[in-house]
Order: sequence, then structure tokens, then C-alpha cells
Amino acid sequence: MERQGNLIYVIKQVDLALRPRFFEACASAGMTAAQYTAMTVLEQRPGITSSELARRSFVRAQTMAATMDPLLDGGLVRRERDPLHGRRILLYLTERGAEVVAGLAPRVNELEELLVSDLSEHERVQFADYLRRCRNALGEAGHRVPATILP
Amino acid sequence: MERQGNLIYVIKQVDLALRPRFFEACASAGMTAAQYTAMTVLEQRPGITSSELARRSFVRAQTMAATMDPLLDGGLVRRERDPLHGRRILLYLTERGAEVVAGLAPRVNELEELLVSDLSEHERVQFADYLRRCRNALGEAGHRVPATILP
DNA sequence: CGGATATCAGGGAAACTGATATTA
DNA sequence: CTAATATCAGTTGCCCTGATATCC
Repeated sequence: MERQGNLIYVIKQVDLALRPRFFEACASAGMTAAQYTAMTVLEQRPGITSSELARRSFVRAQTMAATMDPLLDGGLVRRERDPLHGRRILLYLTERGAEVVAGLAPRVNELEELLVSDLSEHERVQFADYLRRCRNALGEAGHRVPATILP
Repeated sequence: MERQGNLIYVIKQVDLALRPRFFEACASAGMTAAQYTAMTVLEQRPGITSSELARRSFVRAQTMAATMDPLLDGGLVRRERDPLHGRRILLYLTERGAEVVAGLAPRVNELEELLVSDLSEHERVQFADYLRRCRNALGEAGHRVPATILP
């Protein structure tokens, strides 16, 4: 009886407490949180399509396309037609895009350090592992993301 | 080396993966996610003020007031002037409000069970503890109530 | 006075649904 | 034909800042 019952609520609280600081950091580099997040994924998976990027980010293709638009206009992300597939368009960070992401990393790391400041080294590793397993449990259970497991 | 580096990103992923299901459950009871969340807090802290509720939820007073409005109109939440303080207005769930929250609990518990379905009993306890400590680390570090400077 | 509460007004980031054309 | 991609258009939930009046 009496389950803990408020895990979802606490995750929401953490997200809300994180948000203004994360927004602020991203804004200092001239972009939004969604844009920065997408760029960090793009950095690790060059040549990914917008649809695949959307799937990994748990949003719709239209949402990701809208997120990308200002980055394309701003020259932070570059598009390239897939020579093997006439419909797909592949995405890459430009040099400037990579520089901006790298320039923002210290501030984001600082925020992340604050987030886990009360956890020991061992606990941080466990926490990251638990979070990934939770994400995968949700991702695998249909509702979205039919295929691949995320890194 | 290889920092973990993407903790914030994974939290965001979990939140995004959770959101559509959570929204769907709340909508089935005729309310939004923010409204349901606020009501669960109200259930555990009857007589709380809207401002204090906002503070605990990591949002502004205006945001919480806007969240409450439809609940007040719908008769799920009741307001009462604080007899000891002419400005404060205390909030309470109505009977109907309590019923709606109780009716939604099974679906929310089901979702939470899915979330932690890959964690052992011991790991779930640890996970909840880590999340709360992360939330507290962010909450204690100020950043809230910056109170803009300048005239 | 300063500090907290409540509330009006407006704005923005970021998700959603629906519809459509194209291509493997 | 079906599935996936890209994209146009509109909508919504929900957070924000700024300003103001009231109360201790």
C-alpha cells in the first residue's frame, strides 16, 4: 500500500528547476534549449536525418524541422541530399555550429555539476544508468519510437 | 575520461517520453498535466496558498494562478480567505476534486510502473532518492526570485 | 519603508494534430 | 499499395516578464 506515487512529479520538478538556467545558458549563445540539445545529438551523429533526430528526441518530425530552421538559416547546421535516397536529407554541424556547441559546453557542464552536486561519484554513475533505463523502458513500449535503442 | 555529459539531455528525453502518456491520462479526467500535478500537491497540503504552491512547483505565482483558474471554475478546488492574514487566500480540494484525483491515480501509477519497469525494487528506492536530492540541490541554489533590478 | 501576495496583460518556446507531396 | 520522409498550416499547454494594488 501507499506507493511512492510521485516519481513523475519529482522528475517534472527537476526539469522545471533546470529549465530557466538551461535556457539562460543557451540564450547566451544565441539559441534555444531545443536547438542546443538537437545540435549536441547532431555532433555525435553526423549525417542523421531530421526524422531520425526527431525520433531520438521523442518529438514529431515537424517539431524537429521547426527547431532546425533557424539553425540552417544561421549557418550552424548544413543540409545535404542523401545520394542513396532521393527523399532523405542529411544533417551536419558546420564548423561554426561545432564551435558554438563547444563554447557552450562549460556552462552546461557547470549546470550539470550543480544538479548532481549532492551525489557521490558512484551515485552519479548509478543515477545516469537508471535514467537511461527508464528512458529505454518508455521508448520500447511503443507509443513512439518503434526501432533502435538510444545511446 | 569521457564525462557523462548528457545527463540533462536524458532527463529531457524521459520527460518528453512521459509527457504524451501523462497528458493523455490527465485529459481522460478532463484536465491538463499541470492541473493534475497541482491537485496532487494540494491533496497533501490542504490550505496552502497559490504562491507557496507555485514555489514548490518551481513556477511563478502568475503561472500557478492561471493553472488554478479552471479548477476553481470547475469546482475541483475551493478558495478560502485566511482569517489570520488579510491578503492570503488558502486553497483546498473539494470532494469532487479529491474524487477526480483518486480516480486518476491508477492510470498514473500504471505509467510510473512502466517508467521504472526495468529497475529492481532496491534501485527504484535509490532512483527516487537521487531525484529528490538533485531537485533539492537546484532548489537551494537560489536562482528563483531574482527580482529584477533597476527602476 | 520593504517584502510577500494576488492579479491583469502580453509574449514566447516548444510541443501537438491534420494534410499533402514525394519516394523507396 | 504501404511506409517513411519532408513540409505547410494551425493549435495548445504552459512557462515567462512587466506592472499594479493590497496587506503585514
